[in-house]
Amino acid sequence: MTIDRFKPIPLHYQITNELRRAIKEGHYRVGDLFPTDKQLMEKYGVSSITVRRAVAALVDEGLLERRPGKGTFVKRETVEETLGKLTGFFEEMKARGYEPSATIIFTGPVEDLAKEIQRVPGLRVFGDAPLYLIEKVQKMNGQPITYLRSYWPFEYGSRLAEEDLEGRGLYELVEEKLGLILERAEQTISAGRAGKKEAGYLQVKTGTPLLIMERVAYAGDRPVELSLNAYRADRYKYRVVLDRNRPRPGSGVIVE
Amino acid sequence: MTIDRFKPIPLHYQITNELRRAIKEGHYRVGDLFPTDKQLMEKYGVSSITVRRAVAALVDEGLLERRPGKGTFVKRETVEETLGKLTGFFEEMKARGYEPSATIIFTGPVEDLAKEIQRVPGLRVFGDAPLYLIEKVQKMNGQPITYLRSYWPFEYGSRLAEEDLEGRGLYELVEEKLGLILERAEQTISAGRAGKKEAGYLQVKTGTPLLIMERVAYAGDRPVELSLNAYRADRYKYRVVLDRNRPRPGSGVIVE
DNA sequence: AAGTGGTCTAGACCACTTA
DNA sequence: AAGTGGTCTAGACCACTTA
Repeated sequence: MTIDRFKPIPLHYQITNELRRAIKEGHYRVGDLFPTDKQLMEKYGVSSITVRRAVAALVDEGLLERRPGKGTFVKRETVEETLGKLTGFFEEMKARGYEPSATIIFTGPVEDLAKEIQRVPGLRVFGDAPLYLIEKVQKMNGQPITYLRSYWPFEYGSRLAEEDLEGRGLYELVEEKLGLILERAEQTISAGRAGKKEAGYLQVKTGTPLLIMERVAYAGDRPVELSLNAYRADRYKYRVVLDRNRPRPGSGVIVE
Repeated sequence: MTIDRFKPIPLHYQITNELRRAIKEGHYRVGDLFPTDKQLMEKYGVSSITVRRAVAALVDEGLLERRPGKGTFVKRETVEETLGKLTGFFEEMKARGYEPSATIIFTGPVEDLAKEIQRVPGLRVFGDAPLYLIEKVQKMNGQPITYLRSYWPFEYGSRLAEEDLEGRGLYELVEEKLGLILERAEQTISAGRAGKKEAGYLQVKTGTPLLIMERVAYAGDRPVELSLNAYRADRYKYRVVLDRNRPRPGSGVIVE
């Protein structure tokens, strides 16, 4: 459970993971003084540079903050930081202090896979495995924000459908009930207009411009969800920060 | 010019900047073996850990790549990396191997600032300084992709307007002619539909959905450009990668 | 066998903060 | 004066690559 000097995993890396776990489990409160470098050196029996490296990784992730002369502190993650990470709609709304909810429209297996792939070419990432569709409208303080079509491998999707999808976020349930950890996602942002169906769900006029996001979420290297989100563009925008030297994940894509 | 042990700037930081400059100036070719850690230790008269730290920063920026047992190499930046950074349309298209061009629609001072701010509230970042507008259509291989309205403080804008804005990118010209370095930008992505004017410039029907980006670019802490881009959503999408642990700059924004 | 980058130690000195 | 994190040294051992 703790640090093993004979594992072929670098000590600084083992310590980073150990400390991250402790923070996430709530062993330290936000704003608390974190153990000093010296205490960590003694606790793990390693040198100062190894501790520094382990702690630096968590500073980078936004979990800790160092103040020279004062100490290391557990940081309150800013809304910015929370949202730059891979999060679901429910987490995102809660982080902003809004009340998320959802209305289920449909849950069930995808009957005609070939036809569905024609409409949503991105579904190819799943190969020819059977799929399960969860379709819902997500709301903020009772106002519809986005119409979501979320495709999962059949087993995952059908198990999710048994849960409280109107009161809880998909991604929370995935972790809690399926034990999957979504590590990474790729997201494409585009624009479209509301058809009759979308217009009804989102309470806008037909033809209203919508912000369209297609997201593929991965657990390890395996794709586990493809979702299509249609956001009301009058209520939701997407923000990106760009840096001259540091490569960032956002970029335009030419549609061939 | 080189490293100064008596400056209050950390050695690793001085070395990082020195090496970055050398790479950018083309002292090493892509794929070339970069000096080994040992050579750098001797050259700068510092210890291994200081060299490692300096080199690690450039690995992080995507300029170098380390292969244990082999050496450090100058990396060809991938299209992904180039585009995650703050780049203009011309650089972006060139990085993808397309031929960018532009048609100027209008250049001139903003006459009625108060009125313009009412239409584009983002312009408030400039306070009440006089502004200059550059309006153009940007093309890829001759095809219109985006209609751009780019606002600059008067002096910068008027100087840019004297340059070859149809054959070169704004951001290149800014660096070359104005000596400004754009370090950071904040960008908001939304959806809209083509009015008569946009429809004409982009050769689409009125009402076609467009991807709308509003960007504020900064040199140091000073905002120097606010641009409004309307992209043809059938030809251009925006892509973002999200990570579970690492905060990334992309995030949704609720419109109040 | 010699060279590479990756990890790690045990310590030093520094500026800064707190008491 | 004692404690904090930030920087840096001089070296060791490791796995891996190349010859």
